[in-house]
Amino acid sequence: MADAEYVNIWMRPERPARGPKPVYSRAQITEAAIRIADAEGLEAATMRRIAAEIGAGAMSLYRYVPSRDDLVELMADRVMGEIDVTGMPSGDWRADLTRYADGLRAMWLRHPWIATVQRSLPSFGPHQLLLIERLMGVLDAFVSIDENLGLVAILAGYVEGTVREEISAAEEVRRSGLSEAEWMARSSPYIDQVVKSGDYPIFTKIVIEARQPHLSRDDQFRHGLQRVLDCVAAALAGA
Amino acid sequence: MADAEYVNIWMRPERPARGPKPVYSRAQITEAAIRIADAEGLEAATMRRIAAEIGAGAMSLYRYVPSRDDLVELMADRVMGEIDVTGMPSGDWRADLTRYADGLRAMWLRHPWIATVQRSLPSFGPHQLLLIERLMGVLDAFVSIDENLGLVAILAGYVEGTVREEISAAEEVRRSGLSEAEWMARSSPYIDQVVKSGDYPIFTKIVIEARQPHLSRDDQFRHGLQRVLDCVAAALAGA
DNA sequence: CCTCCACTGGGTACGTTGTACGCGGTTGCA
DNA sequence: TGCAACCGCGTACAACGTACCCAGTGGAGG
Repeated sequence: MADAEYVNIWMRPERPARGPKPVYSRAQITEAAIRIADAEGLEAATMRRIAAEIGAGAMSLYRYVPSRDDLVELMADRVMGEIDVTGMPSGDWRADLTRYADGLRAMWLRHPWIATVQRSLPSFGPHQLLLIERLMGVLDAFVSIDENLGLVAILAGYVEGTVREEISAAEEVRRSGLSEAEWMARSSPYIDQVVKSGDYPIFTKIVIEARQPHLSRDDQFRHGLQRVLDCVAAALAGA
Repeated sequence: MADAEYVNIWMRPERPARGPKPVYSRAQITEAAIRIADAEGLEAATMRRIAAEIGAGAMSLYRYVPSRDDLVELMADRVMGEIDVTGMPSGDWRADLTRYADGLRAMWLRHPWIATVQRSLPSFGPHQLLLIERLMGVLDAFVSIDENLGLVAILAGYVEGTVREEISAAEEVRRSGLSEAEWMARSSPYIDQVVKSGDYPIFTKIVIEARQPHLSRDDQFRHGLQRVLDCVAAALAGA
């Protein structure tokens, strides 16, 4: 029981004191893994593949990262850092929350594999800590911590829910390996069958709506976001 | 190009015409897989393990299910069916949405592995179709399809977001294989270190809040849900 | 009635995964 | 000048999903 076994990645120092200079780095490995996951999905980012990407042997990665799960944690925190929250809170909470929501959505669209990570524990990496600090700071002056957590949950839930939907079709196409046209041709028979059965009138309305040109994704998102922010405003006024 | 290769599980018939009576069934296999996943996590529900659970050989499962991914789809749709939406819409939209939210949350708590599924495509199994039909029916008379989808996204996003948080700690404990007390002892040093650094005052407030006894999870959930429903009410009034 | 073959359960085997272990070389401190 | 701590990485292994093949089985056509 002398030396602690680290439970948490963030407590494990990257570099020890003595010995030869490491050739690679956690950041470099994480970057390579993200690059692969962006292009071919998280399941393509295997240890061997990542190692090959940076020109290392497979087992070399384990000098930098305790396990693949931990590496995924590093990846997740790394992309969290892409969300720009500098200067928050600015005093204009509506602008701040809008900027956060846009940034979160853009990040998810850049890194769709994030949807499949969402592991149980939040893990509180440095980027995520900063994000929490700034984001929760936006409403901190107006409401209690409990209330704040609830409102942020609604906001984040909305963004993640809608962006998941945006991602889904594209990811399914990529997974199947088919072209988009082929995939559409393959999957529509089932939808058609459901629609033709006549048992699902509302679902049918959704399908029809989805198949004709409508508002751009961005506009749809913005519209729903305004609803959520109105909800926040109501909560602030009530408090 | 004569016979179609099915893209979708739901288009593939379970039983062919001739030959000996199958000993097992899709439902039985799905049930066993859910049982294992509930107790030991989705990653424990391997094909061999599931087969052993029902007393079959590993490869026998493939007579019923084309692949493990498809089986997971079956599992997901099966647990969707646990959400009781009979008699919706009842005319009282607030009661309906509350019942749905409670049911969804309870289902997630029973089957925490659902958080790690959330695959890209919704897949539209029979239970999910029914759920969509009933749930979207609740607000169908009051708002447009677009508006309805947006409001439901907010609701579902809130439920999934908060329940994910509820699940996370428990799942992490299970994954680590440690007892809860051991796990707390292992992970708190990191949190303490973050708090003691003094760089994260708001995060510190969250930790303090979380560590003292507070409202029950249920009450917290209900409270936030009321906020979301108020938001829906505002949208209905504005339309 | 027999014959046929589409079906059954399941054993064996292969490719791929994460990663434990150990090697020989390199570096900073005593 | 050692020596212990570190490096990159080759080998090896267990567990995974699943392709392939087999011997049996039972309903349909004669």
